Amino acid sequence: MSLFGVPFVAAGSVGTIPAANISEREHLQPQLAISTVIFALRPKEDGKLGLWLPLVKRVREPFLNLWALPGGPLRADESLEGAARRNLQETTGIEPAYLEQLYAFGGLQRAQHKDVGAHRVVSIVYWALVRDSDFPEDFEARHNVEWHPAEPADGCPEELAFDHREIVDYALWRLRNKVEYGQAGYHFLGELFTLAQLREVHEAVLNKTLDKANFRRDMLASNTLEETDLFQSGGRHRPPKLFKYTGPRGLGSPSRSTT
Amino acid sequence: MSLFGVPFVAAGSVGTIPAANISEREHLQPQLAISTVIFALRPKEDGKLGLWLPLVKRVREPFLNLWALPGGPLRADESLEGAARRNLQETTGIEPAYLEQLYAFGGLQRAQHKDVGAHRVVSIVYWALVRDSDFPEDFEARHNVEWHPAEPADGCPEELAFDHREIVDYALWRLRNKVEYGQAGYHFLGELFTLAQLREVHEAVLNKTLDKANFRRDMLASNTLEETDLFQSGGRHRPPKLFKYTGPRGLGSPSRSTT
DNA sequence: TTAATAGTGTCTATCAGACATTATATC
DNA sequence: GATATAATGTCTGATAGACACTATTAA
Repeated sequence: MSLFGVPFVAAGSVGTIPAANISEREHLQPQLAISTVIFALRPKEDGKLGLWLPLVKRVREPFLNLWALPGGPLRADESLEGAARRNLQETTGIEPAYLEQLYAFGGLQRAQHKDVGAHRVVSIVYWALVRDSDFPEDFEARHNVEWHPAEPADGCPEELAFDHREIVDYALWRLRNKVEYGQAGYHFLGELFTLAQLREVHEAVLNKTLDKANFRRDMLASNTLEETDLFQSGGRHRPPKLFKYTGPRGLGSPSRSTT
Repeated sequence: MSLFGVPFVAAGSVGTIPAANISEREHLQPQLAISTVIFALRPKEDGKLGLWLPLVKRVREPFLNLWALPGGPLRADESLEGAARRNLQETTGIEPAYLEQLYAFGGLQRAQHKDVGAHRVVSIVYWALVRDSDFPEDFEARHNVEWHPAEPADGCPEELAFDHREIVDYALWRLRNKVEYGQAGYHFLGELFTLAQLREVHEAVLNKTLDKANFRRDMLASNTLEETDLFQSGGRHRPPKLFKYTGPRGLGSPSRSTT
């Protein structure tokens, strides 16, 4: 129940029900938890970049030993996004540059399991896009936290705890939409990047190859990139120019203070 | 606190905190409420169609006498969408044909008011698109429920209770996006409609005039409409053909069972 | 010089906005 | 026939996919 001295649980099952309340569980308000789908780009088996996510192994019933999204209860003194950030920090050490609300899941069937009674939990799910610099030094050493491909086709376990498979699929759909409309890809990159790097990100997320020349033309026409006078050297070829992203950042969500 | 025999509250303030828990309020999980932004098309002052929403007058502090979104607490035995539907039925009598989750609002500041202490509530907000047939016979006779233009520019009260003004603005933004991409307009119409009627809906939502011929061309090319062999007679002009919507309906949300 | 990738130019099919024209109903 | 709106046709500029071509670096 405790990892690195900090209590955590996977989304869909909060840790403790106050003893005084167990007998009246049916009449209580549902428990409220926050969890996060974290997307990162890493090389797949075939060497190409693909989408991966860190998952947490369940250490208690229900769904013991299955993989789950990192998550935990919302505290009284923190915002929804604040809870997502704190929980990510505690369970995975990640401090994402990009974090946005995905959806609130609260169906009656979602936490049911064959041999454990239903346990009503409403999860407000966030999604994050992270790059290597968002990870702590000791990430790979953490127990019960492991990388998994985002799609079963690439070797992700078919079965995740609770309804987390469906949540990840929905997050993938949202991610692809955002990238297609040019509002998300750069979050996987550092401040400076080449157009080839940005294209590789888009190709990995959309899972298809894009025309080099057309991609360049469209990105430059979008007015969201700014040319720098820096070049990336080191390759055995003409050094590419480095660009910055200058477009809008948080578009598509309500303001910070109310969420 | 009770309207038509059924207890209800406006989103952002649930009715009762169990007595045993008041002293430990700070340590409790935040209260969970559901509320709904209901959009309907009605003639504006200038005669043109515009967006309106039914609001509920606050009958208690905080925000006494201000207008608020209909809403109430989530019960233990109902889904999020189920709670939204029940609450709409109880407060306004409306049974919307279209209902979708909008966003979860849970910032710490959102319920604060000058002379009342903060009262932490997380609201999961739904939005509905309704037409005349979704309304009960007695709608206009209801106390404390009134129509308001969705935009302050059209005469909506500037100040709504809690953070509901911001919520409505976000719902408007989402609605315009959905209509622009052709996935929502038909929810304001009955099963059969003319292209002119569909165009009027789009014009009202987007608040701009659209070219008749281009609109027709684009809608027919979208493969989401089916021509019938029926015509609408009665006008003093050539009778227009009636169409049905046959495109996808619930696109863009996770499946029903988990929400 | 060669390999490798950066970066440019251009052809074409498709699409969106603007607007002219024809069709068919009621009065 | 007058009027009003339905329905069709067409011109034009912008955009997206395909792909050929030139540029510049390191080895």
